[in-house]
Amino acid sequence: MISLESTFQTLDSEKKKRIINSALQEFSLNNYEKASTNNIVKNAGISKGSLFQYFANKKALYDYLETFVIDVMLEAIDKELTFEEKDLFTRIRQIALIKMSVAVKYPYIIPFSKVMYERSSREEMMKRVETKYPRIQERMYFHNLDYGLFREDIDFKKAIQIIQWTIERIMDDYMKNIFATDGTIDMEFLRNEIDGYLTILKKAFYK
Amino acid sequence: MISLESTFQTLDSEKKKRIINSALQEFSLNNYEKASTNNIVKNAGISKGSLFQYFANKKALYDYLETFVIDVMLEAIDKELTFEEKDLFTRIRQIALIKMSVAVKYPYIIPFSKVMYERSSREEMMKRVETKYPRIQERMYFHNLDYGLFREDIDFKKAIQIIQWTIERIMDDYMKNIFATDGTIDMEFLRNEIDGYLTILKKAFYK
Amino acid sequence: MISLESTFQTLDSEKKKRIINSALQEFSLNNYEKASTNNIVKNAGISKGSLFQYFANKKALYDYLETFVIDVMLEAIDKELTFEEKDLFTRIRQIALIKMSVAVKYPYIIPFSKVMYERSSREEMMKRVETKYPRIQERMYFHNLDYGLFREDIDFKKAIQIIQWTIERIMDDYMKNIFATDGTIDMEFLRNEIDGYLTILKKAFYK
Amino acid sequence: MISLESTFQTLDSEKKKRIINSALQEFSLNNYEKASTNNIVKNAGISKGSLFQYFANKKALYDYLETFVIDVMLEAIDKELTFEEKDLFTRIRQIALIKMSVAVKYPYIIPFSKVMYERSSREEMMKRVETKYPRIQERMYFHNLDYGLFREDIDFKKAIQIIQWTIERIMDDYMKNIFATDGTIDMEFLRNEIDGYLTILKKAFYK
DNA sequence: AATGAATGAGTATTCATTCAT
DNA sequence: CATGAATGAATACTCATTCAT
Repeated sequence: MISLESTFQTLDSEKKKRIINSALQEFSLNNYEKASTNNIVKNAGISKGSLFQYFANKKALYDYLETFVIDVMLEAIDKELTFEEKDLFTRIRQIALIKMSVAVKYPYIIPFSKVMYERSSREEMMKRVETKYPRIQERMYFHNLDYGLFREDIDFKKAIQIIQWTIERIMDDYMKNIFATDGTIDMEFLRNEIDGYLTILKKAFYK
Repeated sequence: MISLESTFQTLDSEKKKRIINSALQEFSLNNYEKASTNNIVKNAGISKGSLFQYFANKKALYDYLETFVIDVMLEAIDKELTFEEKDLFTRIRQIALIKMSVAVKYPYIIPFSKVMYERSSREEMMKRVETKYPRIQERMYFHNLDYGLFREDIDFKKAIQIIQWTIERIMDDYMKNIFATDGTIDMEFLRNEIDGYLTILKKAFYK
Repeated sequence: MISLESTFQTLDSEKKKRIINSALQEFSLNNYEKASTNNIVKNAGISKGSLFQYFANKKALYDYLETFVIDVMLEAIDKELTFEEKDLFTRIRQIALIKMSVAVKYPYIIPFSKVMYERSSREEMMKRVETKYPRIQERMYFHNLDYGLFREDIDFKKAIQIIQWTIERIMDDYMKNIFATDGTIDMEFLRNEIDGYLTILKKAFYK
Repeated sequence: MISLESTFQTLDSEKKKRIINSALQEFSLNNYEKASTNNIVKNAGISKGSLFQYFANKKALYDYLETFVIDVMLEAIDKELTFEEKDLFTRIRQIALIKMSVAVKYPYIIPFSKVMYERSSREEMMKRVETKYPRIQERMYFHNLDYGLFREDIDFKKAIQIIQWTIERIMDDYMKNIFATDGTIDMEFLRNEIDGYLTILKKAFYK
């Protein structure tokens, strides 16, 4: 297998998961420079030397996580999203819940994503995503969706922005809360929270 | 009230300003852990020992800045906000523009605020604000406002959240862009951007 | 005699040569502590584990090289030196040129020798040489030589030292220069350089 | 006092000497890359942080030592050398003994000099010396010396080389021996050793 | 009150050596 | 016999904080 992280990829999946989660956590709680590789190896239960055999240096580890997070998120969306719903709100709800289901396996994937979008610009990340998953944005937010349901007196591009920003904010705040209390993700609660806001926005933006 | 930073408060105001600006800058460009007290004293033109005589430690300096930033912001709002507008959208627009006008005077106050809201949770910060400026949130977003203009089928508390989140997001993204390109704040542009979204939300939420 | 590096000696000679050359180069370009076993196995095209199966540790590999280098040098001298010259200066000149001809074949043997003489003391190395090649020093510098040609008022043991030190210094400086410029050995030039100094010393020390 | 090593220069001289000797020793016994700043601070009895407050990094410390060694040596020569002796052998003997007397205060200054001449080329070092101490080489080896004492059939430039190389070799070998046995410098013995060889060379090269 | 030298635990990274496969 | 992943002590260097002056 040809890969820049070959030694890492040959590890058994449980160990890989431990390392990924430990690193996601450290890079989420601290910023890049302050994130401690010492903490990462300690929490992952591996030796100092091993980490640097898997990844040439801290930057290479961070870069791997960026790619990993994009892949894991978009592959989940690709696989689980039906693209059959014609209603934007249902579509956005589905996407949000798929993201949260990934977060159950990799709890720090959501806060890490935030950090990642802070470091690189959002535009830069979008480019990376589009290169690997062509037209994914368009497929997610436009393919087979009926925008005729929107009120004609409303700029629906701005409306979509508002809907997305609202969902992102709900999830960010929820995840921040989760880690503050060290609780587990309550999908039931989150679904209700999301539905509460989507109901309002649907009433407001649809005819 | 006897301040914990008494020695600092007795300094002549020019020196205080130098120290505050130097620290705001350092904590904005780098995050808390990475911010260097060496850089702060160098840019402020004071000695290492002095800084630690004014503030017990890095954390105390940072905490002082948090309080300072909240005070400067809320005092500007208190002074400049008329509380006579009955329309929520106009009120929120006014608040946003007051914040931006402060940012014109203290450019690093906005990026610092972001860092500050990342570190503590938003709820925690709200509590601090309320303790010092009682009922300020209520006065800003409820006092003398006519909520009868809202559609009856819409939960107006959630609606307010959506409006606030939208404005915050616009401002955050704009400021991130400003400091990435090192440009100056274009109030005209920002006002248009804000108005564009407020127009939609007003149409959507009002009868 | 049963070698401590038995496993290594059973290797086919081409592989042995690859390993020796890789190690000579690494130990010449970097000094002992800084020399990287990683580089050695990479350039030799063998695995990490293999090297430590052939040699107990880095030190054992280095010690083997010392012995190897002494053997290659002295066997060349044994084979090519006639011992028929009665004149010390001619003898010393012959020895120097034989050493340089070996260096043409194994370029890293000369810089390695220098490193080797820096680490152990010259006396220590002499002892090792004498143990394996008994009386070689005496044969090289006394056997069948006519010391009656020396002026009587001169301590000829000290005189020999001066001659040897001079030749060594010429060769050391020349090789340092060669590897600094990555040029090839110019035997013609070297021979002239050596002859220039030997001429003076001969005039000075002989009757 | 304006100096790149200002903090270091303000130290009391005993502490400076401890640090210099510790560093000279470490850089002499190990090569640059392997020389351990940990060992240097341990042997000097200072803290890790202090060393890096005195010198920006390992390289700056090493560079300081180079300059220091040149200065200390040449200033001793400048001060103690009479330049009145017309005899080259006496002159060279004086210089060697001055160097050794400096070595009594800074024992590792001689082996450090060797390392230093290995790293930079001899030509490069000569240029540095000449820039700071103009015509020092010429003054040491030519000013007020009577080369008419040399035999006319001998190239006296080569002769001087031989004399210098001989003295250097005696001193190098002696210092290597000293540090191997951790003894103190026996000036009496050294003087005899040097005189033994100078006597021969004088007989050999003079009319 | 003001200074800045001293401290030492902390940082990322390297590398000879081991050992299970 | 051959492999190369795992180890952890060692490396140079940083930096918030202390404290004698």
